[in-house]
Amino acid sequence: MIDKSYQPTDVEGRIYATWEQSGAFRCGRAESAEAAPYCIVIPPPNVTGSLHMGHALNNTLQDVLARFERMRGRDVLWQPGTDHAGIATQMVVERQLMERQLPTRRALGRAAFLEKVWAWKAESGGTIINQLKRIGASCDWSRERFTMDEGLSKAVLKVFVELYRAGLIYKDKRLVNWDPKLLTAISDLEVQQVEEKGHLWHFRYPVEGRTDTFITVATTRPETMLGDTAVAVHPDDPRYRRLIGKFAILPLVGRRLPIVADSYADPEKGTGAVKITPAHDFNDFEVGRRHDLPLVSVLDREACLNLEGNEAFLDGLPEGSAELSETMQLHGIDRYVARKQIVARMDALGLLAKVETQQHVVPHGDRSGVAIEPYLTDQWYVDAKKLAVPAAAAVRSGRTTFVPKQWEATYFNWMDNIQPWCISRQLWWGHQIPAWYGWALDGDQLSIAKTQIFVAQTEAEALAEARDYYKRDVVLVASLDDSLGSVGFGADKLPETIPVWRDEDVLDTWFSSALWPFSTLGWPEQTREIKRYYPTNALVTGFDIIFFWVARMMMMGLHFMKEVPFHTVYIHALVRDERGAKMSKSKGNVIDPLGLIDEFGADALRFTLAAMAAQGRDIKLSTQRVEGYRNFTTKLWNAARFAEMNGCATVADFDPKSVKQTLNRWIANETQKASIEITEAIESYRFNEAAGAAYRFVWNIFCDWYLELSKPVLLGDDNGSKDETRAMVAFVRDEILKLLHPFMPFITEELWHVTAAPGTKRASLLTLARWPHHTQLLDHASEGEIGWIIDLVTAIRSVRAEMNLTFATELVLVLVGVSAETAARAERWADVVKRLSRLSNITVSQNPPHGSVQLVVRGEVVALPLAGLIDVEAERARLEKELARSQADIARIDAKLGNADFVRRAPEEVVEGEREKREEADARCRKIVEALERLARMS
RNA sequence: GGGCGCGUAGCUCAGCGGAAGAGCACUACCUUGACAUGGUAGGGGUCACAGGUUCGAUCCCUGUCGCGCCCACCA
Repeated sequence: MIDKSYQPTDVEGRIYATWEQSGAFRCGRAESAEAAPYCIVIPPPNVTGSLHMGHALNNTLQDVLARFERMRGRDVLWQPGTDHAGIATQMVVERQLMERQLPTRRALGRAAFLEKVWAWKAESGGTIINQLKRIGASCDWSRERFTMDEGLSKAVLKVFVELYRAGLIYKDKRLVNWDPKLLTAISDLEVQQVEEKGHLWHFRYPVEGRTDTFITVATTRPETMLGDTAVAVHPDDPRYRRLIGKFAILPLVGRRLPIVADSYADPEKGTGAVKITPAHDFNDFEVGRRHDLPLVSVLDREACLNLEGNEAFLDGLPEGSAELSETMQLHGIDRYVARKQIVARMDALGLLAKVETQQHVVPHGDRSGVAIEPYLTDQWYVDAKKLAVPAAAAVRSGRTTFVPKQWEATYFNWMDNIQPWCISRQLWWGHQIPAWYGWALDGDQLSIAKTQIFVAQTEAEALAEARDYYKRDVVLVASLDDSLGSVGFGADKLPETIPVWRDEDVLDTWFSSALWPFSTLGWPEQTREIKRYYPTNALVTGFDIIFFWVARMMMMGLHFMKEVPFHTVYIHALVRDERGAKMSKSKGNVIDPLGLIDEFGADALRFTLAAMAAQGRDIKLSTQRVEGYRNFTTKLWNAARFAEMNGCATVADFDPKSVKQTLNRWIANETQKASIEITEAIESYRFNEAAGAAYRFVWNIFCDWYLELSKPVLLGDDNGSKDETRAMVAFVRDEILKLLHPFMPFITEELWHVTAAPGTKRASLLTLARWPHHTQLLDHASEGEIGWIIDLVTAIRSVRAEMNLTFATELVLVLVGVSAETAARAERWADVVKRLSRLSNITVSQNPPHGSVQLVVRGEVVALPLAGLIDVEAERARLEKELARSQADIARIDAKLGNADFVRRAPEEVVEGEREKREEADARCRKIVEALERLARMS
């Protein structure tokens, strides 16, 4: 017996456990060994993460695909796992140390800290996985991977070493986005532009050798002026042409700044003269290169002024000037404090020409939230420009397709303008870079000015390389600093053992994520999975990580596997709150998917997300919507109960083509139409259309009409018809459970089992491999009959409602001068029509009884005698209104058909369609006119 | 500055070249033997605006006005 109501919380955990235990999520099961493979790799959530609405959407859609393909008999691998999320995880653990008042990361040291992180991961890393299970994700958990697993780490090292050897990874000293809070470099993508109110200060720089001549520059960053090494003007700017080649004197410091001509200087901006600080601005860096300007870095890692002992800064400065020595007092001062003080001094010196207030965008670190600092350091880079060429080409040629297509433009825009990818991070949690250093040989000596790099997959190989290089034994030391003590620089001979140390930095998290589609399959081993599942079929992800992740997987996949990592990239929307705001913790508008699951069930949430996942539009999620789809699960549940209560049990080897009754042929036809619609929609990633088609079919066709129309048979005593109908009800119910299973796996699986024939057990829907298939449509003719019933019943109900005739009032239906076929239909369906429209009797007559309401149903008239109940005038008005509507239809169609161009140029079937419509409308008009005439006679 | 997208019923959104749709909300009626988490019927829209293409435009093109997002940009 099916329970009176469906309780998701009771069912979901139990069902999920049986799925997992049965091994049905696993790829390569014996029964699908011969089947075509289908593979999706999960976008690995951060180990630190907990499930948010974005995950819920992302994984629902993947699960729809995975279950759909599995049910179609394919060998599905949905590859799960998590990402180590370098910065995020390190921050979480550091915060935890602080909260528990434990020693800080630095105090612990690298090894001990990493132990803490691993311990933390062991403890809470499973949270997100368990949450994914709650929404029903059918991943092959036996293959769960973590980006810092041994296998994946091996892949990372191999990729690094190979790219290094191919010259596609290199170390370079250039400006990076430096996060002065986290003390690490970050990539361009991790920088968020934040609009801020700021100031534009106009400073007057004296021109050398000319008293009272100044060149005025504008800056938003006075504190970096100490690192100025030039002033640039546009070569064609008449205001400054005569100053080109002269020198300005940097106030507070006394440095001579060449005034250079460079088209970077924009005469429209600021004063048209721009101070050049190559060590603190990306554009200035380029200008500096063009004019061979020195790089003077005046900030330290923590963005404090760094002046004392700063050789680059001090080089060439006038000694002993009072101004300079006062400036030196600023050493060690934070950038923002220094800014104020420098402005104050410039003002005091009368060199502050003007201050403007303005909005400008300032780059911030997306994790730390502080303004990043362009900072001159040695970092590792990937030559993305080279790797991007095949990656862009693969999409241009269609080997990988984006859905929706417009994202390809975004992808190309990025790929075609790609910058070197900074991959080193000054963190501890991550893949430590497999590079070892020693002092370079300079003849027979070690040079303190240069290091030699040994890149290898293992320490042993790196040390062997070093031994080879030095022709001496080497010893591993902890750091560059440690190496200094053990080397006697300047000694005649090389030391007996040469110190070598490993790069302390780790790789950007996205470096390992970029390998995910093949590293998870076992690469670099040539595993069975690599051969079978790569390239994967679909990648389902959000647009926010097209650059971070998708683009880089394309680059790495093509380079190392010589093949695209996936054929289709489905880009889904962002889930917003019901007012359209981005959900964020700080705004407090986050809807917790687990809360919705608790309240409405996982199926309701999944169905909502799928139903709203229209391509190219964000999802504004409201609880009401979820509630609506929860009601849909209830409807489904009750329909199944109805079937059970009426003895509708699945008949083995039932063939829907064999049914005799019109109603059953009709629903077979409708089922077929629905399954085609749903299948095609999922195949083309139109999840919302698939969900909508399923919803309409189940509710508006199956429940509203088929079950209602089948009641007289099921309750009647014609056993032959009854058996056929019972079998058909059970068949359609089963088809529905299959069609809905990708969207609502729990309730469908539960119903699938509880509706099994008594004493039998059914195999899980998951592995059934019996997705409703498309044979030819079964029967078009049945629509004529069932459609007529539906129209008739609807028309009668309409009249009832209009006339305020409650259900208690039984009416008589009179068929007025109808065809023999219609009369026979009415005869066949008398029970149903009586039941659904609450009639006591159906009769046939050539004329409607006195005081009838006359209705035109599919070109024929039926009447409801309502003597005494109807107002003749009102009835006339009603009919005239209907007549007017039909006449308007005819007029509109005639206008079209009367247009020679339309008839000549519109497609045949469209013209034909219009003619048919005109026929129908005309017939309808005639019937209404007749009805009006009769009404007139009767009154 | 470059690019993408969106303005359709009160709300949230489908549709996107051949007679305006759904869910929710609203109104009226209904404890009819699956379901009140329900049933039946209904009200509600010059499909942002202006041009153009077309036999025909909510749908295609151009422009305007609103709104959102991405990329670039600390003069």
